[in-house]
Amino acid sequence: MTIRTRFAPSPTGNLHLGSIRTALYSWLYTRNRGGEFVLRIEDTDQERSTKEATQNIMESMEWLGLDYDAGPFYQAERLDKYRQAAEQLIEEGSAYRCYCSKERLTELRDKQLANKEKPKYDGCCRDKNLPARADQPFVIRFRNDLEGSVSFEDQVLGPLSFQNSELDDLVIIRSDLFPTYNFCVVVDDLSMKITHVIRGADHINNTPRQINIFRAFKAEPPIYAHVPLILGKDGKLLSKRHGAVSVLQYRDDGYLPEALLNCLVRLGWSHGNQEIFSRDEIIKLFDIKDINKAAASFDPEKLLWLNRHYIKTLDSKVIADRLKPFMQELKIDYQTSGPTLEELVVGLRERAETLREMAIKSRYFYENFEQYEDDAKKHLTPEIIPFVEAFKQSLEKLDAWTDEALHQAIEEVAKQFGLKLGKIAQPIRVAVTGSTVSPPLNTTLRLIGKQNTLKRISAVLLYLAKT
RNA sequence: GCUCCCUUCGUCUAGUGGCCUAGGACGUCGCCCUCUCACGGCGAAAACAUGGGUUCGAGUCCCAUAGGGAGCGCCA
Repeated sequence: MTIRTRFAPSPTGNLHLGSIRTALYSWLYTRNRGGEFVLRIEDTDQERSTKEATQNIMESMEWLGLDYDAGPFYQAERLDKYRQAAEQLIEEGSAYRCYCSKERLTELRDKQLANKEKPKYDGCCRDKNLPARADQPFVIRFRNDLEGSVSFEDQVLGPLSFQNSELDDLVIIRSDLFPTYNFCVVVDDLSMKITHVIRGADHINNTPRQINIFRAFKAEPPIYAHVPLILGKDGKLLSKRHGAVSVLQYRDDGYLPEALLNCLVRLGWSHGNQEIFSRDEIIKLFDIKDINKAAASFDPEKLLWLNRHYIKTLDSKVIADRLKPFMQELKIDYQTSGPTLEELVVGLRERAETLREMAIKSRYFYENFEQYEDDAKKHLTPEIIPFVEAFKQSLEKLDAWTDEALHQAIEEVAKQFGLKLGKIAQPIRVAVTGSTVSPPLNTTLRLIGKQNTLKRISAVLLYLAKT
C-alpha cells in the first residue's frame, strides 16, 4: 500500500508557523516512506477564502521546498461530489434534512450554555424524514449514533476514545448548499485515498465525528496522527488571530529556509540530542513515533541561532545568491563597483544574524558615507593625525591589496609609533566605515578597495583639520 | 460549564524501572582568544508540577489534585 498524506489548509489567511509545521511533518512522512503528498485547498468558506491566501500558501511551501505529488485540489470545485454524497447518506438513513431556523438554534445554544451544558443540536428534525422543499431553506445533518463510543489509535497520542453521546448531529450541507468542513474532509480523504492524516491537535475532537461519517460510507478511516500545537511566548496558541507571523515574513526578514525548516522540525520532534539537520537527514530520520506529545513554545532566539549557523556554514555562493534581493531592496548597487557578493558574504557571514542584516551592514563597502556615527566620533581626535598620515602614505605605496599585505602595513605603522594595534585600528576603522564596528580592519580595507580607502582617509584628515 | 489532550532547566528537548548525585541545545552569566563587533574555546547557574500508591528500587507504571492547552458553529 502506498502511503498518501495530505496538507489541507484553508485559504483564509497567511500560512503561519503552526500550519507549515504540520505540513512539514506530513511531507516528511511521505518522503521518508516513499509515499505521495497531496495538497488540498479547503475553500468552502466563501466568506473568508481569498486568492491571496492561496497564493501565500503555495509560495510558503515553495520557499521551504515542500513539494507535492498531487493537487492542488480545490474543494470549491468539487461541490457536486459533496452534494451527491450527502444525498446518498439521506437515502441510506445516515443523514436528514433539518429546517430549524438559525434563531431557534442560537436560542437553544444560549439556553444550554446558561444551564452549563455542552451545546448540542437537540435532534428536532432528526426523525421527521423531511423532504426537500424549494421554498424553504434547509440544511443536511449527519445522523450520529446516540449510544456507544468511537475509538481509534492515534499515532502520536495513543489510544483515544469518545462517547457518541458527546457528539451531535452536525451540519454537513449548509442552507446555501455549500458543504461543511467535517464532511468535505471525509469525502475527500476517501476519494483521494488518504492513508495517513497528520494534522494539528486542534482536530482531535473532530476525529470521532469524521470516523462516524467514514463508517456511514462503509469505509475504513485513515490512520490519524495529531501533532501538538505550537504556542507563542505567552503560552497561548499561535494562530492567525494571535501573534502568528506569516511564513513568508521570515523569508522577507532574511531567514534562510534551511534554518526555519531545521527549527520547525525540532519543535516537537527529536532525534536524540542532535540539533542540526540537513534536509536529507531529516527525511531519512523522521518518524511519527518521535513526535512529542506536549505542545511547544516557539523560541525566536533559537531560530536566530540556526540562521546564524546556516549563514556561516552554507556555501558562500548560495548565500550570495540569496542576498541579492535584500541588496536590491536596500538599493545598494553591488554590481558596478566594490567587492563581489561572494567576497562580501565571506567577510560578513560571522557577524550577521539575517540576510537583511548582512545587506544593511554592507553599505559602506559600496557607498561613501556622509558622516561619522555619533559614538564613532570620539575616536577622531587630533592625536591620531600623525599615524593616519603615515598609514596613508604606506598604503599608497602598497602594490598587493591583500589581507596579508594590509595587515603588515597596519602593524608596521603601529610599531613605528609605538602604539598597540587597537590604538590605531579603531580610528582608521571609523575613518573608512564611519562606524566602530566592522570585520577585521585588513579585510575591511581589502573589500572597500584601494581607491575608496585612500579617498576616505583623505576625507578624515580633512575632517580632523577642521576640528 | 461540558468533552478531550498535555505536564523534565526561562525555551526546545534526551530519558521507555536500576547506566540519572537527570544529559544536550538555545538563551543568560563568567573566563580565555582579540584591532572593534563577532566567531571560536572553556566554565557556571538553571528542571523531573504536587500528593498518594505499585515496586527491593520510579523522571520512567497507576490514581488523584493542581496547572496549561484545545474543542463544543450553517469556520476550517
